[in-house]
Amino acid sequence: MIADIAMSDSQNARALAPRRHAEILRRLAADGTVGITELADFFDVSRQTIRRDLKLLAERGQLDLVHGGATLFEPIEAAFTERREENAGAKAAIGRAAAGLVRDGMVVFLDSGTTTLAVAQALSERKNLTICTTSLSIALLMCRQPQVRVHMLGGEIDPDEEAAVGIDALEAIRHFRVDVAFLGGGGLSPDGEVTDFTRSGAEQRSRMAGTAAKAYFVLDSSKFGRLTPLRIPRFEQAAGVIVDRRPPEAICEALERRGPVVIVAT
Amino acid sequence: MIADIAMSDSQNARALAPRRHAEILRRLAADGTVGITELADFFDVSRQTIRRDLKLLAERGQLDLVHGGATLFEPIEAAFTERREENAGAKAAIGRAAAGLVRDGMVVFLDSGTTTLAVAQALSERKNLTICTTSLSIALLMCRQPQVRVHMLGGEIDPDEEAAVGIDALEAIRHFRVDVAFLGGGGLSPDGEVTDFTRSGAEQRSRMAGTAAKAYFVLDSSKFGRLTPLRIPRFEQAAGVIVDRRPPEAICEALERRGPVVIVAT
DNA sequence: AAAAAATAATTACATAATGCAACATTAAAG
DNA sequence: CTTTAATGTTGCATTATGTAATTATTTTTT
Repeated sequence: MIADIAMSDSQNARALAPRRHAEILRRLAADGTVGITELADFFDVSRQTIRRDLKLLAERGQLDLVHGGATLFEPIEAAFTERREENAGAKAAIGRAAAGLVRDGMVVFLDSGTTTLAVAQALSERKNLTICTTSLSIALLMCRQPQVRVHMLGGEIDPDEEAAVGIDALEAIRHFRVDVAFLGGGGLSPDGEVTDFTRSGAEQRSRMAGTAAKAYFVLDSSKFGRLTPLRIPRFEQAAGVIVDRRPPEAICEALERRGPVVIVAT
Repeated sequence: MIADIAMSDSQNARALAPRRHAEILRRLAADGTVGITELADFFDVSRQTIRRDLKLLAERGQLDLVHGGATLFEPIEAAFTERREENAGAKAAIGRAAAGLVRDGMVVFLDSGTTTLAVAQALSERKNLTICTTSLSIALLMCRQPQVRVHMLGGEIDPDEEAAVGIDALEAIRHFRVDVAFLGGGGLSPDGEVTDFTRSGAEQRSRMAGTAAKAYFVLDSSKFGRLTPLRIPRFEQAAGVIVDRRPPEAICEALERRGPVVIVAT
């Protein structure tokens, strides 16, 4: 009887239906679509089983069935597909690198912007997160993930950002103890400073950089050397800057002289 | 017990029930699901024993049983998306009627819910509105409209409603001077009261009914006579109730005796 | 634009896994 | 010892999944 102990489970680990459902929804949030065949392969079950899963989830309104798979439920999709075109690969890479800095159970702040949206998507693998954001799209995406708590910082909505700005958001930031913050930016100036478009945006990011235990700016390479009007006060409080390729040497040096490290996503 | 010595790494061969329970709950918190077979293997007990454990924990409300295992407990109420399709025509009619009460330039509060979403859609003809809402979908929808300012009330997001709830939202309500509020509700009780699903929801709606110059509950006919657990305190502060067809006479009378008028959308 | 080919959905049924209940066995307690 | 609580076993009901034939749908080809 003692010998039994050494026996490890060989193939018995057939996935529980709710696990499949969670993973399907996670993939949907990350990719926007799922295919029946790819899911059947992944879970090592028949396509029929996946079809039954998808049908069930569709009846719950958690996705839309399409030929060969499923897509995000319509209202979310709008928020999702939009603006995803430019530099999508770079942003996805940055998202993955950012997600690598996050552990299960952390409190994460996500700024508005398409790059931070990519971070949100990459975070779908983490469990038990608390997400805190000013972005409507991010809040909507993340609140549909299982095991994620979402706090929306309120305030006036900037139609361009589709995110809360202004005094209310600024105040709301105070209430949170944030483990790690991912912030967007308008540009990365030649002398190694992250800059912004608006005064209130700059102030908001500055505060978050100061409040979070660790703050990172996420910037794709199109922002290198770009000049936007506002400096982000005390931006050097940030722990680092995450980019998709190494910025010009001059910028790197200037940046690291101020403090933040440069993290290049691959 | 020879086995005790042999297995120093994992639990002892026959873990006590409370240990199993603790471990089961720990795994649930970590993964969201547990499987009966994997637990039986891990503890080296029979499936039946695990089943009895899970049944006990389920009775205590600490998890939900599913085929083959258990998942995190989630109080069940029809998910937001599930309800979106139902009664679409009725909701559109209510939306038009509600929009008829709004003038250009007003400050409008929109509660979460599918019926209020219909109101939001109907409001697209009005100009220069200020919209104030707890609903992510409504905020996203309205901020894309020209000539509309949107204020999102922040707070923790309820995944079912996809809207902010809790203390932050409650506090944020104070800051606004609202001309007209459109509020949802869980049901319209036989004695002419609007009722709600949750305590915090009821409180939030009550406050808004008190704060707005005029407040209307929007209720489609599926809510007539439905009993949900929470009364909305001082709901008779509301100016009226907008419905898609006339409720039973008894309800109408009870309602109007309390104050609010009944508006039937066509 | 129509026909043909390929892919996917549906249906119906077979098989395997799980749930349940009754009873048997073991381990601890008095 | 006996008693009691917990766990294991067995047989059968139920549920989930797999398989295969059929029907739709999409895509490709002409």
